[in-house]
Amino acid sequence: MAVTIKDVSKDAKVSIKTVSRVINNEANVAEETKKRVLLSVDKLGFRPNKSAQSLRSKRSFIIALLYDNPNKSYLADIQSGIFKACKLTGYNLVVQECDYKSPELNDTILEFVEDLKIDGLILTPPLSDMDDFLQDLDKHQIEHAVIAPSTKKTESLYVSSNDYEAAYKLTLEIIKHGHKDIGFIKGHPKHSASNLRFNGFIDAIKIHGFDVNNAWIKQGNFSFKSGFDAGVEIFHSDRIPTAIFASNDSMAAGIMKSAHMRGLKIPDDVSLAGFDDSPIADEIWPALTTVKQPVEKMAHHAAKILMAKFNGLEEANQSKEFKSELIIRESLRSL
Amino acid sequence: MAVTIKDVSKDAKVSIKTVSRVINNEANVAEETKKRVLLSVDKLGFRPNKSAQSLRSKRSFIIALLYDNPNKSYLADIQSGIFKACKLTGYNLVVQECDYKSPELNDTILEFVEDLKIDGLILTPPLSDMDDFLQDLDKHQIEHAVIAPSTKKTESLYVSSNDYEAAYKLTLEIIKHGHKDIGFIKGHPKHSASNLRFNGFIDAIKIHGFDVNNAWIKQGNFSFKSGFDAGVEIFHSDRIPTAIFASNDSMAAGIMKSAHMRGLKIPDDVSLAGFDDSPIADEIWPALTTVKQPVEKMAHHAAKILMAKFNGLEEANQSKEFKSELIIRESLRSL
DNA sequence: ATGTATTTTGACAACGATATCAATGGGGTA
DNA sequence: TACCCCATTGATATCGTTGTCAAAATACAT
Repeated sequence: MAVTIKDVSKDAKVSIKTVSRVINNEANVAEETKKRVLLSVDKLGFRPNKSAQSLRSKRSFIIALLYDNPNKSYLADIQSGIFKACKLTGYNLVVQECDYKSPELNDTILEFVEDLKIDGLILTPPLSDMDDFLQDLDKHQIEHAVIAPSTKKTESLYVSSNDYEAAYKLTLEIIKHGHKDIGFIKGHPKHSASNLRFNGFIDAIKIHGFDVNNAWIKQGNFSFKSGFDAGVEIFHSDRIPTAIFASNDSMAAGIMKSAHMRGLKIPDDVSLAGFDDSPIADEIWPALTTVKQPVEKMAHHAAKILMAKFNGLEEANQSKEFKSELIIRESLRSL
Repeated sequence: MAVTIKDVSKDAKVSIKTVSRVINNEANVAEETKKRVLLSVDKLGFRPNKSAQSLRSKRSFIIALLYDNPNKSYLADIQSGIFKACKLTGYNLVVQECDYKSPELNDTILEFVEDLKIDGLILTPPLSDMDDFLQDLDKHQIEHAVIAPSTKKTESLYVSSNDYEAAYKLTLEIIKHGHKDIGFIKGHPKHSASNLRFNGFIDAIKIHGFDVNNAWIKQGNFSFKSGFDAGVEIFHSDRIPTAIFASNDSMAAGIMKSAHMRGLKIPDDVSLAGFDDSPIADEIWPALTTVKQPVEKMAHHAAKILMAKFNGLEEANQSKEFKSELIIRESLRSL
């Protein structure tokens, strides 16, 4: 049988309540008693029964990751970052795929949280921007941290990256390489990053007084196929840009493929830039110029501050914006 | 406050125990009482408290996915398949990253299972082949299903794919295209699939009486980089093969890149085939000839039979081998 | 009508922790 | 010395289920 508090209390010759105090790090336990208890805990290999703790205290030491149909490598990175943070604190991680379009989303998640006594949630785009959902969480006092929200309306903890600034800088870099005719492929309309990246691009273009040719601005949705389709359209028009900036690497890869199929060479005929530094960026040829975001670190931080918050620790409320890094590779050439 | 069994029992004018019987679908409840109870459950919106259930009955309605450093898209597919199965049965899914080389692996997992009262585990390669770990699970009576084990020594539930057969067929297809000089890049030595795929390749080569040139057989580890390195070596030798079969798509992409950098054209100078039909297969150019495995379906099935098993359902013990599908794309040409 | 087997039901203990609140004891103050 | 205060400790109730076991109701055979 498993070791219980009772066993420990007998061994240490104290009441079970005192043992409970010690393992929960409560105040007002004499230093000596504490030592004695910890000794017994160690000696007997006691680990508290989580179900019992959960039943009585309504916390589970579980946090949940909510996501909807993300890029696979993005998800893996996020999850890994969160998991590592959990490992450090002894929390566990449950995952929940959602449909952000479902009218029952809110109810489903509320039930889920209530049933499992989930201590906190971590949301990824596009859930990060669903304001009514976030408000519902606030209303029900469900702790949560959001990854990459576009606005910071709610009280939510968050981590974000400087998408606007990075897109601005990357665009400047493209311009510095001598390009004036630049196309842009927008991301998924519901993802916060899409607008930030687009605005960064536009502002950099405008500050140089260049024209924005609307035929070269295409709506994508972050998928390879949407990039491919955009590429096909652009490359079939009478005049093609000298460079294209796609809001993420998958779409850039799509464009690259459409270029190859059209007999256009990258970067000789068209320069190309992506965003995210996903694995594919370095696995296609030529390798993509892109922006690297510390996704795993961001997720790690999100989990850390979330757990710090409901443990009443100092580090809580340390929402943070992470810096991205420009990565120049072969797909961008100087004119 | 939440609705409890007690509330339901009052409303339905039966004892608490009878309500418990109904919600657990136990035998020996009169049809009429059952109806009345269900009506009250519905009316009050009763959902059992999982912590209490778990405390008393030592099950959690949670299963766990164990993985170690897998390909990201593979992980996402597996996870998605499992999640969907969980959704159907009302189970929840927690994820656990492991280090298969860690000497504490067994203890860590046993503690994890015991603490959370995990009902069952799903293992992915290379954990699927760690016999002593599997035996430990058996010994502790921890239910589990393994994905893609190489041998079926233990009693474990499993799902697998016909890696050997698929590799054999793909090799035949390459041969049918007129190739005799064929290179092969092996996968991660600890992954079961590696040997199966290699054996399929070798046997198909031998049955045609072709030579195996050991200079063209390289050890990889399923990573892009290992494929790239293998490609560099092969393309720098005096004689290069007319086709290369890489045990997975990432490595094939690595080879493709090394070919491009060496000025070799695919498929004009070298034909190429991969395995897995991961997203990259269709996103690089030219697109990869490969083998598609129904990874998500496999994972779904694994989760399904696992849950069926500890619920004592008929469908349990339906371990299954899934068929893969040859996908011929541009990277393979006829000589 | 009686006795027996079977189905249906309920009272109460138990799971293993935390919460409440009162008891204990040592130190300081008047 | 008497009194109070506060830190420390413990007895007991409690969380919301399921398990045990016996009682009650019903069916069946004689």
